[in-house]
This record gives sequence, structure tokens and C-alpha cells, in this order.
Amino acid sequence: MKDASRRKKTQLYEHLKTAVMTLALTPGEDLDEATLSEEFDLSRTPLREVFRLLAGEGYLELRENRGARVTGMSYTTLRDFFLAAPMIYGAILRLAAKNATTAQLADLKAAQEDFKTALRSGSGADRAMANNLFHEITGTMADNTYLLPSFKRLLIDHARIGMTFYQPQDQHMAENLSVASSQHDAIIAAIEAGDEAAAAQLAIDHWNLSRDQIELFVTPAGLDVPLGSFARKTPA
Amino acid sequence: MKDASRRKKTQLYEHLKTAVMTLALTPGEDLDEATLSEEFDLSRTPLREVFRLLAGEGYLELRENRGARVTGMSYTTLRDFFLAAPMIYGAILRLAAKNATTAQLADLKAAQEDFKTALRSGSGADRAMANNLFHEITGTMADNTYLLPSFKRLLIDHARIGMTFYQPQDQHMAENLSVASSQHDAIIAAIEAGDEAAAAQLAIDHWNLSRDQIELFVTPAGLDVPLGSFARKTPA
DNA sequence: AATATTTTAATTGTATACAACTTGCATTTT
DNA sequence: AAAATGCAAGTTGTATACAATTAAAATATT
Repeated sequence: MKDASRRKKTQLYEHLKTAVMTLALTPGEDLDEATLSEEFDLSRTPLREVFRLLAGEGYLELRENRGARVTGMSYTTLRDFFLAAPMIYGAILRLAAKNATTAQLADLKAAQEDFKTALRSGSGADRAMANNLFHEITGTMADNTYLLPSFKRLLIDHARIGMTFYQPQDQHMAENLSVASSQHDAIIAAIEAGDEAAAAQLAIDHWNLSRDQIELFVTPAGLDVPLGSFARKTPA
Repeated sequence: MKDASRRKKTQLYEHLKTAVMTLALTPGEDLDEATLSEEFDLSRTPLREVFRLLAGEGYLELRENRGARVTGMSYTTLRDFFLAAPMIYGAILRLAAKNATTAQLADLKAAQEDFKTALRSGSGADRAMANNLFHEITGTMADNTYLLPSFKRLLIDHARIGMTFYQPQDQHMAENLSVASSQHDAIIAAIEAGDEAAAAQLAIDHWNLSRDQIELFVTPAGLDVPLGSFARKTPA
């Protein structure tokens, strides 16, 4: 009968994880122990252990005598993010190209198929989570104890940032999504070929694309068009 | 009366932390809830929360239904370590040089004085912990949410690896320690001058020195001396 | 009326009892 | 004697009651 409890715990864990990454729980939002305890039919003790676990991974922040809240995002977050991400992900993909097993490569290809499916017919959340799984697998491939903590932390906010542009609001953003998909294909090829340099470069390209998407979101198309013109920024 | 409990908790937390870093608790060693609970006069519930916290930071590993143990170290650990450390620490020092406040710089200088004192009159554990504090402060200076998790993870094993050479076994190792101290001074200077490039380079130099120390430990001096000679490898 | 102060309710943290699981030992079986 | 099974002791996980803290409401004070 302990199996049932274990299941409820991982269920809660997964629920909170995806809720944070898909912004169903917004950054800074408070979590209520009592409510969740009832909803997941789990006593407060194991529930709080899940909180600790999620806090350790960067999903939640715990405040003394003041409950748990979703890890916040500020404008400095974005800056820190794009500073660290290319470096860490470059190293991850380099190592992935070096160390990936054939089984892992098969997983990665499957994840990419799911990602493409999500792009075609999924919701924004589906896309963000499919994309997240793809990158998590590259992390597994890299298999470096010391890089993974930062990488996983990056992936959380990558998903959250991504939620803003996985529901593209104009032609340009939509096309960037298919570019992202092509980049995934190129990443797979580089890993399969064991081409470390190419993999590292693709990591950087991939983040540059993300940054472009953010800029398109922050500065919507049309606003930086020459005065007097009503045309949208021409999509490439 | 809750203050007392809070104190006991942080006491336990700090105790386990330093015990892990100084190898008082050896990698892979099992921890006993009941014993610790009695020793620190703390019930099992908060004690297990401390376990979770330490596990999240990489000090401990928790196994389902099978208690906590000190995070293991294998020979692959060293490889992973020296692969990730120069990159992460390079970035940390670069950011430190960019962002450090004068208050933080004062902290760093104080930490370096403590380190020097430890080199003169402290135990191996004192030296490792003083060195650890120095580096932790540079992490605070860098102030990047995404780099810190990996950096802190690195510092744990840096301390543990360091324990092997903070009790130098020959002249060469001893001299390397004073080189390490000079490098700390140089790091302080680079940060104070805001010289990012110099700081980044010093990070790499610092790890190369650590790697040399390890090699001296793994391959003791004298064994690779030409046949027929009884002279020690000449210290630089 | 605006600000302090006290009281009350709600939430978080700890201790403890109990249930589930793991492990080592003894007994049985082949 | 070796392997398998069952039992007992010890350890880990969960629920719940209670204590401490915080937040909110109500009352008092200027």
C-alpha cells in the first residue's frame, strides 16, 4: 500500500513541475499546503518533502515560516539567462556529441518527432514541454555531474520564457519555430556524427534564435518600422 | 522557543556540510537518522528536511526506503570535475570582476587573510574550508542564478579533492600551496581593477594548479626520476 | 479619522505514533 | 551443505496532533 503513496508523490511532483514550466503557476505565486494536501490526498509531511525537492531543483522558493512560492522571474533574470545559457549549453552539446549512446540517440530522435507533432497540433504548453524533453535528453547524454545542475536550472526558465513564443503572434515568430525545429535536426546530426565543434556552434545558434524570439515579443513587429509605412517587417 | 529549533537545524546543516567537505564523512558513507536525531536533539521530521536540503545542494544522495548517504566520488568524478571547473569558474570570476561591490571586495580580502592564517597554522580541514569560503564569495560577487548551482556543486568536490593536498607531503606540494595563495591575491587585484579578462585567465591558472597538485598526489615525486638517481625532482 | 494595540484566525514547523519496507538471521527444504 | 523460505529486528515513510509564528481583524487610543 506504499506504492500508492509513492505514486501520489510523483504525481504531485510532476504536476507542480509542469505547472511551473508552463506558467500555469505564475512566477512568484504562493502555494497552499492545505489545499494541495487535500487535492492530492497526501498528508503535509510528504508534501513538504516534495516542496523541498522542487526548491532544490529551482522550481520553488521556500521562505521561513512563510510558505512556498514559485521561483520568481525579473528582468535581470533574462540577462543572466542569456549570459549563461550559450556557454553551458555549448558545453553540454559538445559532451553529448562525444558521449551519446545509440539508445540515447534513439530517445532524442523520438523526442524530436514529438516536438514536431506538438508544433503542428499541440498547445503552447505541449510545445514547451516537448522542447524541454528534447534538451533534457541532451543533458543526459552529456553526463557531467557538475554541468547538469546549472543546465537543469536553465531549462526551467527556458520553458517559461519559451511559453511566450510558442504561441507565435506573427509570421516571423512562427517561422522562427520551424527554424528551431531544423536546428534540432542539425543537433541530432552533429551528435550522431560525433562532431563536437558543430554541436557547440549549434548550441549558440539555438540560443541566438531564442533571444531573437524574445526581442520580437518584447518589441512587437511594426513598432520599429519606418514612420509612414503600414507594412509589417518583412518576414525573411 | 522556536528559535532554539531553528538554531539546532542550522547547526546540523552546517555540521554535515563541513563534515562532507572535509571528508570527516567519507564519500558513500551512510547516515543514520536515529543517531543524528539524538545527537542534535531534533526530531526526525526536521532532520529529514535538512537531508533534503543537503541532497538538493549535492552533499548527500537520498535513496528510496534506504536512507541518506554522502555523495560518492569515483574516478570519473575527477574527469568531469576538471572538464567543467575551468569553464564555470572562468565565467564566475569574469562576472565577479564586472559586478563586485566594495563591501564584497572587503569580505574577499578578509577571507584571503583567514586563508593565509590557515596555511600557516591551521589543519588541513581549516585550509580547505578557508579556501572554500574565498571561492564562495567570488560566487556571490558574480551573482548569476544560473551559474551558481553548478559552481556550488563544484566547490563541494573542490574542497574534498583539496583535502588530499592541503596536507602537503613534499616540498613541491607545499610550494604549490603558496602559489595558490598568490593566485588568490592576483584574483583580488583583478576583481578590484575590474579586469575581466585577467580574472578569467586566473581562474584557469588556478585549476591548472589544482590539477598539478592532484597529479603530484596520484604520482608521488621520485618515482619518475631517471634510473640510478636518488635525487628528488627539483622543486621549481 | 488615522494610527496603535490587542485579539483571533490561519498557516507553518515539530514531535510522536504508527504503518510499510528492508535486511539479516534462523529455520526448513532439497 | 547450499539454497530457499519465513521470521524478527531495525529503518524509513506517513499521518496526525500540537506548538509556534504570522497575518488579519477588531478594538482601543490619540
